[in-house]
Amino acid sequence: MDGTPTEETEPEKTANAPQKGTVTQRAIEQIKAMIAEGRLEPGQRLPTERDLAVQLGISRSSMREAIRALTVLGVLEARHGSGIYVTLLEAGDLLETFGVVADLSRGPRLVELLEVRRILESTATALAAARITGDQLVEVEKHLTAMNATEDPEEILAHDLAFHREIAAAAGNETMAAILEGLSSRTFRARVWRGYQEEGAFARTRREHAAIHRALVAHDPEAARAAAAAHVGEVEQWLRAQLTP
Amino acid sequence: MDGTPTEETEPEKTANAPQKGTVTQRAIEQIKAMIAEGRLEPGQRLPTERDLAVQLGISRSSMREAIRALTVLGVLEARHGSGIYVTLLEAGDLLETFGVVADLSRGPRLVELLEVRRILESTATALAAARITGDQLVEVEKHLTAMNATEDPEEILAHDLAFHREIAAAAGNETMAAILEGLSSRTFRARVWRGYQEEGAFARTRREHAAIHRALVAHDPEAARAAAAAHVGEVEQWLRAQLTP
DNA sequence: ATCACTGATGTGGTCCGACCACTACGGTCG
DNA sequence: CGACCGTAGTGGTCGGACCACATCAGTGAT
Repeated sequence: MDGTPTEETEPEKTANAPQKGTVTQRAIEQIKAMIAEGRLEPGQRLPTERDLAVQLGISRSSMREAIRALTVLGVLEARHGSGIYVTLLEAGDLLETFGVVADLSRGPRLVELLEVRRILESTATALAAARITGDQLVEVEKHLTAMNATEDPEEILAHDLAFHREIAAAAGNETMAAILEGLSSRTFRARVWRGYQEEGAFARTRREHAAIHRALVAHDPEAARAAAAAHVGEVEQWLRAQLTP
Repeated sequence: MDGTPTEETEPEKTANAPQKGTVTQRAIEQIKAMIAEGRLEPGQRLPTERDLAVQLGISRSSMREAIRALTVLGVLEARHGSGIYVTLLEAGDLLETFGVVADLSRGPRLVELLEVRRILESTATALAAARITGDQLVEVEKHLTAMNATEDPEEILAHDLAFHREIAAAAGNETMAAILEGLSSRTFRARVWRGYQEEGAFARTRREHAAIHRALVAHDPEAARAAAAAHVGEVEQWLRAQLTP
C-alpha cells in the first residue's frame, strides 16, 4: 500500500510509541488504548486482520498474536468468516480469565481463594437478602429443591453452582457475581468437592443451604451473611486440615 | 513420527481430543492441562516452539498464538533467545490480568469495582491489624509520612498505592493482595483520583489514612475494618454521585 | 590457572505468501 | 415471493525464511 517508498524511513515521532518491547506487545497496548479512549465501542466491528496489520505497521502474524491475546482476555471476539468484534466488555466477559487462576492453583493458594470467596460470598448473600425479589427467590428455590432431589454428584454440583449464582446475581453487583463465578469454576469445585463430599458432608451442606435460604426469605442480611460465611468456612476449614495432616 | 503416509484419514480416537474449536484453542487447553496435571512444574522450561508444535501436530504459527495467549494470562513466560518457561504460578503472576478489567471499565462498573475493593480492603486491613509485625508497620509508616510530605500528585499516588499494598501484604493472603493490586492499578486510580482530589479531598484522605494507621498500631481489627471501609466508601460515594448529576 | 573476548549455536521474534474453512450477501431460478 | 446457490471476503492454518538475542564452549592474553 505504501506506494512511494520515499516515505519517512526514519522512525516517525508523531505521538506514536517509538519501540519498546515486542511489536506484538505494542499492538496489544495500542488496541487496548483505542478501546479505553473510546475510539472503539463495545460490540463494534474492527477492520480486518490484514488492514489492522497495515495500520499498525506490523505483519499479519504479529497482529494475529495480539488479537489472540486480547481474545483470551475477553476483550475481543473473533468470528470465523465474519470479522473481529469488541465484546460488550461486561463483567462476565473480562473476568472469565479468573477461572484460570482457580484451575491452576493448588495447596495453600486454594485456601486463600476460598477465604476470598468466603468474604465476597457472605457479603453478596447479605446484599441479596436485602434486595432479592419474589421471582429471583423462586429461581433460587428451584435449584435448592432440585439439588436435594437427586443423588447424582454431577447434577448436585451443577445445581449447587446455580444456587449460589442466582444469589450472587440478586446482590445486584455484576462484577462481584462474575468474580464469584470464576471462584467457583467447574474444575475448581470438582477437585475440592470430591474429597469433601466423600466424608458424608451432604447432610451438612443441605442444612447450610437451608439456613441461607431461610435468611433470604426473611430478608435478614445479617443472618444471611453468617450462614454464607459458615457455609464456605466449613469447606475452607476442611481443606486447611487436609493440607496439614 | 508414524512415517507411513498411509495415515488414517478417519479421525483418530486414541484418547486424544478429536477436534473441537480452533487448533490454537486446543493447544492452549492442552498446555494448561499439562500444568494442572503436574506434568509441567512451575519455573520449568518447556520444549522449543518448534518441538512443541510438532508434538501437538500443529504449525509453529498456531503454537506461537497459543503461547502468546498463555503468556498474557501469566501462565507462561517467553525469554528471547533462551526459551519458554512456566511462571512460578504465584497469585501475582496469574492475577495480573485483573488490571485490564479496571482499565477498561467505565461508568457503573467502576462503582461496582470500588464496592468489591471496599469489601476486600476492609477485611484485609482488619486482618493486617491483627497480624502486622513491627517491621511491616515501619514500612507502612514510611509511605504514610512520605505521602504527607509532598505535593506532587504523582508521588502522592505512588505512596498511596504502596501504603495500601503493604497493608494488604501484612494481611497474609497473597491472593487477596494480588486482587487488590489489580483493583488499584495505576491507570484505574489515576482516572478516579483526578477528579476526586480536585475537590480538596487531600485533607480528608490524610485523616482517613491516619485513622487506618492508628487502628493498625492499636492492633484493633474492628477499628481498622471500619476505617478502611470508610476510606474506600468515600471515594465510592463520590463516584456514585458523579454518575447521576 | 584465571579471566576477558569471540565465535558458533540455538532460541524466540518477525515477516511473507499461500491455501483452507466459513460467513455473508446477492443474484438466480423455481 | 421464497428457497437455492455461487461468489467475494473474512478469519484460520500452514510452511519457510530471516532477524535479534542469549548462552556457552573455545581461544587467547594475562
